[in-house]
Amino acid sequence: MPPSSASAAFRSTIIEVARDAGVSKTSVSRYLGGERHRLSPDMQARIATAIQRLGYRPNQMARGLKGGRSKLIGMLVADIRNPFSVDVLHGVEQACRARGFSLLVCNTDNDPAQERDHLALLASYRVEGIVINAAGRPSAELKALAAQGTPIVLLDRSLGDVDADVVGLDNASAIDLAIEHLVEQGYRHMLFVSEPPQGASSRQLRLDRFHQRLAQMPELTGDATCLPMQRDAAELRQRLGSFLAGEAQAPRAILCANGNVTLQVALALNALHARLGETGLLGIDELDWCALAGPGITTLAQPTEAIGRATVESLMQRLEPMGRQAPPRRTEYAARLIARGSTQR
Amino acid sequence: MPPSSASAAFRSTIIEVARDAGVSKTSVSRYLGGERHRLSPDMQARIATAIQRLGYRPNQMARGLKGGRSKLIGMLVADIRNPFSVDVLHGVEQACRARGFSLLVCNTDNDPAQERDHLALLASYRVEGIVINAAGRPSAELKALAAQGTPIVLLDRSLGDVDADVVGLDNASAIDLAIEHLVEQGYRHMLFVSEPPQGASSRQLRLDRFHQRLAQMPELTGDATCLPMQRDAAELRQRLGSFLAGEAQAPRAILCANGNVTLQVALALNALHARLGETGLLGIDELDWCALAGPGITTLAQPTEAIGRATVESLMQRLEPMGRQAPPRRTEYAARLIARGSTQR
DNA sequence: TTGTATGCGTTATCAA
DNA sequence: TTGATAACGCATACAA
Repeated sequence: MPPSSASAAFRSTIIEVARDAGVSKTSVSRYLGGERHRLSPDMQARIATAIQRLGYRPNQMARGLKGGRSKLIGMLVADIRNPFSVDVLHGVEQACRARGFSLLVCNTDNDPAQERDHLALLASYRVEGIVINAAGRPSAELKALAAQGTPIVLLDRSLGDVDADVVGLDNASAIDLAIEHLVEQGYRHMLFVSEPPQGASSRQLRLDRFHQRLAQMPELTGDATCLPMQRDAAELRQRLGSFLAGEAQAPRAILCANGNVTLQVALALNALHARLGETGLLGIDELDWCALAGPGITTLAQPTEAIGRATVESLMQRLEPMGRQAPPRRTEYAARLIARGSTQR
Repeated sequence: MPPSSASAAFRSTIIEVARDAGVSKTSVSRYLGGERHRLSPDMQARIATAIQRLGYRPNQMARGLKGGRSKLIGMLVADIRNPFSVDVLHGVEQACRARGFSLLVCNTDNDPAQERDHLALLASYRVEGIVINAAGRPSAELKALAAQGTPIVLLDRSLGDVDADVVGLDNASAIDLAIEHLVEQGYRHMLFVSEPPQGASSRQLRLDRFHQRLAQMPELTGDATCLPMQRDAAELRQRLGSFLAGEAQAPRAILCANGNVTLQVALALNALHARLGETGLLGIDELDWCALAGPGITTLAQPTEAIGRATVESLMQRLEPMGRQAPPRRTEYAARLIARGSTQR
């Protein structure tokens, strides 16, 4: 009879199973460790029954303590409320599961302090590898982890000083694709809106590339602006208002650096009663409501699940003894254009 | 010098710190366990230096194994891609942090099999409590956990057979509020759209209440339909099409059981070229793009962060020896109406 | 104020 | 085919 009458959390141990089955704990351990073929059928049956009866679950703490293989992967997400992050997280989780690993997810809210704490937590649980969507500059904890040899894969954002694989979007090509589409559709005056880079390499890369391309194309004029979103939208609205009211004659378009920006810009344009299409709008990151806003918002979709899977792929290679020393590798994916009414004049 | 030359993940232990500092491991243990006041300043300094130098981190596995207090809370989320879930998760995480607990998040994708696996995982890590946004019927694992005395709090969805606190929306009142608003706005013929309840109590409660209210109000006519979303939208579009084309003369409105439904319905209405407002639309769950779709979509917002915090509150009480035996408690929050153009005729 | 010894639940190394 | 026993890293009762 199971100890269901216990009022405090109580769980049976391998010893109790052994006693209940009338065998040694070594045998029970073997049974659990995939060495059943070395046990007599009779013993197997007795152990199975005992495990069932006691509702026994091996204690991972003890397991991890002994062997060192925790079968755990840690993941740090900069912003769990960002749909892009969640989609990638989903891919990472699936891939981990498929490889027999469990994923410990930590949200850092783009806060370096939380990032440090969570990193310490993951380290203390002896995760075998870490996927990190970094917030800001690399912390001492991260460097220590890397120095100790814990495999690390950087997601979306690379980190100076840290020698690790990076998986993410081909940011330069994405910007090229966006500008190319906008030009094709006849827009000639562009505003790039981003959140402040603050060490997020993908943001910086997109911003840089925008400036670079603009300089290369004399037929275009444009500007870029970096504003913290989330805040009161007044500043953004004002900035967009002056862009729309500017003296330039050319058709105008706004390029949003990520999904969060796209949302805020769309809200601001809505408040300004701008007509999408007449004012071009293209956002990086596909969002599930993009078809709903006005004539639909044109986006550059990232292959989120693929990115997630590739991340785990990289990590798994580093887990192998041979993959350990390989030089850092970048894996970049192309964005896919989803054209909608917001870039249709 | 730190062992940064090690190629494999290597971490120092308390023994190495003790040796390096020239003290016993007990002293190091005390230093870490918040008993520094009992150590001589000199020894404190030596230990601190050694810890620093070796980059030492206590092994939580060993700690958990010894004391039993893992300082870990586990959370099962039925659908990590649902914004409502993520918002609540965010609240739960904050509250846990504030109490000195870390949160282990597991996504179950509404799949009972994954739920079982993750539950087993959490149990094996000896989490001190579990927050669960259940997928389907209670599994044997969950019952076992509950029977063993692990405090459990149910989020949004209650579970037959499981004696646990439940925190969530006051579903009946929410439906009442929705219907009341629609009636006030002049709508008389209503369609309630939901995903199949399949054991999700909140879905069932909303559906039941809708039927009940409709029966009480002779001036109203209406119907309810349960469809799996995510699928191809054809079925939903067809269902909505026939609702819109029905012979009833009265103004029509659609009531969506949750955010996911709202999205799919909005997409379908868009495809059908229905004009929002003329066709009323009200959705449970506030979404960040609701202001953007046509004239804006009216919603019933759930106090997500409050729900998250209350959940942890309940859990913490159960963690106390005295709170252990208290009878199960329900905590229900009222929804807040956010009126927009979609319910403006 | 400091140190020694024991045990947490498991796996691995022996020996039988 | 099976079992006794020694670690794993830490906290704690006990001793000094």
